[in-house]
Amino acid sequence: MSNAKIRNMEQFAAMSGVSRPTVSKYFNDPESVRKSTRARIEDALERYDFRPNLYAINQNRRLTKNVGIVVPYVADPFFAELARIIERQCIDAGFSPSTFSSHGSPAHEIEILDTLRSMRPAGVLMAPLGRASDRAKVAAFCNDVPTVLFDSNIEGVGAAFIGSNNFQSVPLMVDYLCRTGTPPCFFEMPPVNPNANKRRDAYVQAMEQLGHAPQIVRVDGQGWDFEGVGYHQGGKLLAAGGFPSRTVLCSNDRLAIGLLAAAYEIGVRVGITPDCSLRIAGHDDHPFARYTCPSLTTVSQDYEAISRRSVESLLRVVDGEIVSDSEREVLFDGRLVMRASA
Amino acid sequence: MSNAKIRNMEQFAAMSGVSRPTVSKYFNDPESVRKSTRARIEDALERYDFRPNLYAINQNRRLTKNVGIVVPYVADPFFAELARIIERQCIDAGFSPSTFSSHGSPAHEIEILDTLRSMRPAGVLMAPLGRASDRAKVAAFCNDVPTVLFDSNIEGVGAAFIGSNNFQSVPLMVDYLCRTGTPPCFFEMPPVNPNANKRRDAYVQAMEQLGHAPQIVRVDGQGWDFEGVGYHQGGKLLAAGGFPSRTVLCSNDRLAIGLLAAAYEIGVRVGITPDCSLRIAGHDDHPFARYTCPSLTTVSQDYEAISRRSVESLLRVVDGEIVSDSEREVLFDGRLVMRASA
DNA sequence: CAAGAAACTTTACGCGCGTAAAGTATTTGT
DNA sequence: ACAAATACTTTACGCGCGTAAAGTTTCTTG
Repeated sequence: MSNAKIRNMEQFAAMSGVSRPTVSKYFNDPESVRKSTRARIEDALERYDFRPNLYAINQNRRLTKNVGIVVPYVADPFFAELARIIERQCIDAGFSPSTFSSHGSPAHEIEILDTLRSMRPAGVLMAPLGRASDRAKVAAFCNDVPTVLFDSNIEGVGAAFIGSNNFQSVPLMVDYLCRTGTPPCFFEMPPVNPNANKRRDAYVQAMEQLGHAPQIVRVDGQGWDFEGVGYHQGGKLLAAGGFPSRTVLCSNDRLAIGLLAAAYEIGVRVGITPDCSLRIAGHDDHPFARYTCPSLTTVSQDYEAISRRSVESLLRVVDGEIVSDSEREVLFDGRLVMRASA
Repeated sequence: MSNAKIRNMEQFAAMSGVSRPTVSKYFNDPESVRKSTRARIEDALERYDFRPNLYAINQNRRLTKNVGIVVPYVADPFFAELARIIERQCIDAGFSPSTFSSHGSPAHEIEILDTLRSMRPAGVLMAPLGRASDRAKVAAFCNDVPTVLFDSNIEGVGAAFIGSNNFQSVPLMVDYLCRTGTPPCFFEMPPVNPNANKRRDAYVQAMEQLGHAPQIVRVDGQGWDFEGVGYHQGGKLLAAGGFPSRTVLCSNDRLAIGLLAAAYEIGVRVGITPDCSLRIAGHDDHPFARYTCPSLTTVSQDYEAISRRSVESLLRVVDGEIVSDSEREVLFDGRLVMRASA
């Protein structure tokens, strides 16, 4: 590796004995130049490390190779994991992903979209905040930039939506819980996104189908501190004997994690074994669900499938393909994960 | 808001009745233009939404307003939280942060630095992987780009290091544990970063100072799946009665979370109360430490102080200030968080 | 109200690369 | 071996903005 610093593509082209436009072509697609030429360029690349100026590249390209990824809350390992997988898929497809977190704030979500707009990305993968999102502004953005929504849908917005099928996963869990013990009540907080609502509706449907009376327990709480709400509000209810059933289905794992902690402290034994007085189930298969006490019975979302399909859809939209109606909304089934809590 | 789309600063300047260079000046610092001029520009900004082209801006500026943030593993809520706070601080200071996660891979860490280099950032805040990091390449990067390390140090690399004072926090915990029960053994896995090593050394020192024999329990395991190692390896040890003390100090909270789960399943009662046979303590005050069963006694790192000081240091370096020797390494004290597990 | 300072306008250049057109060299197929 | 196809070189322009210099207007101060 020579120490001589290369300042631009012009100089690098000179060193590799190839013209600048050809070098430019190489960087846009190494396969597009003759093998012998490629060899000369790659030879030079080993001698002088040179990377084309990021800003000069994107200034002139009609479409950048950037992809924006927006998640509502990256401190939630569920989204961190989803973002990680999506990032890798984008890189493999030759794009440069940038991940942003709305941190639970609709205003920040819009700011991110503004920032993204100025990055002129080829496309955007977005898990919106949901009900809190500024629908009009998000829709306007999706109108300008190819955008695929995932995890949480905003009806009629974006080129496609990829998520999990709550109307399959929740009944699956309800069925399991009814087969193995007392029919569950449904524990929820005011929904921050449509998933929570759908899960409640799916719960009600499933219970009625099985001939049981649905019982909803809703507690106060807002924002994204699900564990906190589960712990404090759930704890209050537990202490007052407030759950209408000995089986509690939580609208997501994080709520369940909080509730489990509360139950532990109060001394309520949770689990599926006969010596336990309460069963708790979650939804999502959160990365930590394996390590709760007791370990959390839940429904896993297919992270890999959701992220893979999201990226695929986006790339198709970017390539100008029309999304067929059947592809506009793709829902993946959940898988029952039987652990110790229910 | 008019529908007429503005294509560039030239057009926008025309609409606002101000010359382009003045508009440029405004965007670089709104305070640098006369109040009346500012009013005209901001008036136009309300009528036509215009944002200067990101790429054209950065192509010509000597120094961009970008700041890179690199963490070893963003799916770890500890780092997600740290990154979140740092991001906000950067934005408040007028910079554009971009966060990257090494996902535990040294190769990926270097790739990120390469990407960052091509972003020509004003500065970089980096929590390196630690021992696994490619020291030479990281050092070379820090030579070219103003970089402040945080959380985990690489001796002699970077303009400054901000972290927590393991030689205060660990003795604090050891002292507490000795006062309240059996002196602790130290539970660790092969260290992925220098913190783990320092904590072990600090543990040994503290124990000797108090006149106790230090007892290290090291288990196999690599990578960043701390909970998994704590659960599997810790569980094996528990089942075999392998811990030399009834009090276990884990080198971090995530290891403790895994160990707690294992103890729960085996039926070992963990806690500070007399009916318990094991005490477990952690280190970091991980966001989930509040919700373990029992809740985890730990030492909190001062997230806010660490991130604030990191950003301050970086901005000073970017401004060309010399870092005094006393500022080259800043360590914040930990705070004892007494919960139920020890 | 004059004079100096401050803020502005005009003009001009350059950043590094994408990209298109036209001409030259190399490869391919028969 | 020759024509056609392909890949390359040369030349040239433009993207949108930072930035500098020189000239003009507006503000400040006594």
